[in-house]
Amino acid sequence: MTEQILQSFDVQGFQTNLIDWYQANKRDLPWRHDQDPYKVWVSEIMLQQTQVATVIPYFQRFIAKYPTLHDLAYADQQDVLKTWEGLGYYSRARHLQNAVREVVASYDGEVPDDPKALGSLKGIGPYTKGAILSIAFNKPQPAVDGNVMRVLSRVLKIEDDIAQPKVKKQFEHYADGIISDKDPSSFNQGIMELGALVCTPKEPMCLFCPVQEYCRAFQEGMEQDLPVKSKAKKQKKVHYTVLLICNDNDEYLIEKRPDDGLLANMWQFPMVPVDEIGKDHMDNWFQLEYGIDITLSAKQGDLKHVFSHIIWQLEIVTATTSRDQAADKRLRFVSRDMLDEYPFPVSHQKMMPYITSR
DNA sequence: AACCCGGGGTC
DNA sequence: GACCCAGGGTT
Repeated sequence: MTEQILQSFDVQGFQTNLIDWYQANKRDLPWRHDQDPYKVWVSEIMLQQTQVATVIPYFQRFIAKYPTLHDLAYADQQDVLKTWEGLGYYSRARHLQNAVREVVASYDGEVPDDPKALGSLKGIGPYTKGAILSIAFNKPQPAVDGNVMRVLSRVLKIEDDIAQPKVKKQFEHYADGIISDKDPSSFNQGIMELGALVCTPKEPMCLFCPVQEYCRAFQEGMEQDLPVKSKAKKQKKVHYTVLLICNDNDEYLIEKRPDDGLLANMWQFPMVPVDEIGKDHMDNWFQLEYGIDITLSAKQGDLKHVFSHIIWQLEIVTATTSRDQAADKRLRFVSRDMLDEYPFPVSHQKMMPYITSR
């Protein structure tokens, strides 16, 4: 069945038009200045689920701080998370450093160009594997991301739901069938660039498309109806009271989150799950959980933070304590100035305006 | 295959 | 506020 789809498709013509268009129109992006496999790798991890415009400043700061694979391997994880702060999906940073250390330990510091070895590294899935192999090593491996699925669903008129895992595998098969052997790097980057600049989700600019003549969706006037994609389900709401607890030294209590799950190893102000606790017992519950006596002060406001699967409804409350030490290693009293040294998720960066000197 | 992981943008 | 974008890991 898949053979049918590529039958009578002019692979040669498509490749030529796409690659020529890419060479003439590619954006000057920081990770395109050389083919250093390490930099290609970092950029592809950052670009997962993240827009190019968002990634650019992060990539530049990251490479300035960790210019080589070894610099990253020997860095402190907290510093790496701090550099990643605000970019989201922090497991990407932890997996990347884990994988880089593996490359130093097992591959003499050289990024492997073998698909099996590369794909076994933490954080490198089918897409990133193909992207690194094609862009850094010029190997004809498919790299199918959302852009590529959108372009191919239109060009080849594929009406399957791209949200399904098995459908993504089908696209990898098609991509494998049409990728250029001569210039796989430009082909893969070209098809993604096309998806980003021309074959956009809404209102694609078909009149400027270099492969319009090969596009089956365009021929049938249905480019706006593809790809087919089922919708994600709604997020659950969770209520917390966030405590901004200040001691006599004008230090605030922060805690390091667990080393797995949501926002792993990031820091935050203590959060009380009010739905379970109830507001009345908050100070009691806090003493039990944290071993610290507090006096609740005043409500400062409400914040909402939206994740892909959760919505945090946050009530910000100030409190005081006479303590300046905590028994738990994940708890710390920190001065205002020192807060900047810790990696906080964006949700808790929103608290900073409520941090004031006494 | 279903679910868990952030953050940003547009309208 | 509703909607859209988008890979990898784990179970």
